[in-house]
Amino acid sequence: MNYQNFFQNRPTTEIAQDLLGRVLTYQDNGKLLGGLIVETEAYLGPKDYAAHSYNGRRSPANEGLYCPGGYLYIYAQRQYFFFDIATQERDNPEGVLVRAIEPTLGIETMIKNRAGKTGPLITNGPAKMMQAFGVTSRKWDLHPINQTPFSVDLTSKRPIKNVIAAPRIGVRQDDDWSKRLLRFYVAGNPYVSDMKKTKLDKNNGWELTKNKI
DNA sequence: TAGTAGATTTGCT
DNA sequence: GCAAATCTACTAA
Repeated sequence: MNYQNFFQNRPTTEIAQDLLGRVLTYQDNGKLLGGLIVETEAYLGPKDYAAHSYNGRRSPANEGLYCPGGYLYIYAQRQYFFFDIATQERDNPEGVLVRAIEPTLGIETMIKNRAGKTGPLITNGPAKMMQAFGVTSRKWDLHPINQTPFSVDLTSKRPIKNVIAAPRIGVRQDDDWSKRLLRFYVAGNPYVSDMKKTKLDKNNGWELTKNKI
């Protein structure tokens, strides 16, 4: 399995769900930062009203979506950044947004990058995750992921008890597309954005297994 | 816990 | 100029 196979030849919604429970890492000056992906969103090209590529919109700002599967699409909004991975073949502008991870590597460094914030506040949102990694530019936009400090473990995956499909967050809520269930997350995991304390799962939503990743 | 307001950058119209 | 795939702080109950 390589990145191109993983991010092509199947529906983007399936890819988004398959990313849950995998490890996303970022190499920063010899330190390895990262964690388990717990929340993703799918954006489905020209017909998706909430996608940047809606109606075939194309510009230097969203060129990343038009790249082949496995390329990065880094988007800046206000002072924040988003981390997307393009899916499908070139010129088919679909992609997956990684919204949240459960930190497992380099936690101390990520806390520093987040100005001392701890627990779920480190990475329970797209911009927070990028801050925790220390990413403050679009430097890796349009690059294949294997040529960047980012990497996703495609060989193993932590079993999840329940995956929830829900409407996407932060998009206009005035049309049918905004209500479609294109956001996927690990049920009960505290690092999922906007997760309620009362709905937390004892084991963070992971299947109980002998071998921890 | 839910709801609201303000911050502040990028790129398109 | 304006809107945007957000975050934080503050308020009330």
